[in-house]
Amino acid sequence: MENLREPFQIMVRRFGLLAKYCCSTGGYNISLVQSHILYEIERKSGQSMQMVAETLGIDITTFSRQIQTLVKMDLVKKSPSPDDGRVFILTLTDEGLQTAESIDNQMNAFLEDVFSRMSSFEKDTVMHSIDLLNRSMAASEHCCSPVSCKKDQD
Amino acid sequence: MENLREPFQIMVRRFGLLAKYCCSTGGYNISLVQSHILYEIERKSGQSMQMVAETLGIDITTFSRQIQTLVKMDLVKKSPSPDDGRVFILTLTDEGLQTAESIDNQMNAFLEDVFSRMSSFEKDTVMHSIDLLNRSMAASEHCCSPVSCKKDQD
DNA sequence: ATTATAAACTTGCATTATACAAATAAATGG
DNA sequence: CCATTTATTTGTATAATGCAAGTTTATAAT
Repeated sequence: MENLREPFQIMVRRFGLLAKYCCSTGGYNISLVQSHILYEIERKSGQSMQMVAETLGIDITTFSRQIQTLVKMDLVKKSPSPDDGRVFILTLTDEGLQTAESIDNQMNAFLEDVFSRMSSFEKDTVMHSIDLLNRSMAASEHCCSPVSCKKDQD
Repeated sequence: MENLREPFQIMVRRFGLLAKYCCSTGGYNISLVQSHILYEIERKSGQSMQMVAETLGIDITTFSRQIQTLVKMDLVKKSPSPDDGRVFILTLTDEGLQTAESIDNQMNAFLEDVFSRMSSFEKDTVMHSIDLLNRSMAASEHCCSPVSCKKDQD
């Protein structure tokens, strides 16, 4: 079997370290998982607890407590769903949005710096490749999550 | 600022979920960080504690304890360096190597499955892109690690 | 040599994260 | 209306984290 993993592993590691670094920058102090939660809520507002937890592969009980913390920090708002009395809908507060956007900006600034070392053709190739990968990963059965494989690409 | 982050974030998340899943498969039960440690020791055997911890962005005290655990599990061997009485050299035991390889195989099998959904031209393009990214990330100053930026590509 | 400083690693300790089991509460299906 | 399922929370035990302070060895300065 070919060793495809290595370059991925290194890249993912670098990206992860950057994300970790970005969390503890600029006044706020957020853990990496918390930033992942903020990111996902920003990306798609109004999801239920379950949905976000599952998307991120976080155990629902751990997630419940993480959300409690984020609500106390006034970064996340948790409102009962009008449709179903059991579910809670997650959105970002203004401060949460600000925090998420600030992290986003740092990540994007880093990526711009990375891409500034490439020709615009190379950049296009890379972005296209990431896109290709995401599509193929979404299509793969033993894709990712412990819940076997959520094929949502939304 | 352009939103470059999103596709990366999604891809990195998928890869992370897969890695997590691979850890708790096949009899052994390894945490995600432990598998990262095994991976890095396998990738480059004979590094010092400091080196591995720094590469992975793990606090050295946490790392020290993780290694203690892995030594107890008989997956990692920790030997005093002949050159410097302060440092310890990390290698994998046979069982550690087996475990690391098993995880590696699963990861590679997954990647093969992902790539099987592409033409061989697309696959080449993607692998080339990851390589490009890694080079550019390594060249970027505010690259990753808390220790600012280790530019080792080895 | 001797002392001071630094580097590699470990331990103490307090905090936080994790996940299983069990609980609550609301929905849905006979 | 009762049984079952679903969404979320809480109890509890374990593991992970990271700062401060410690030990030991190396290196530099006198």
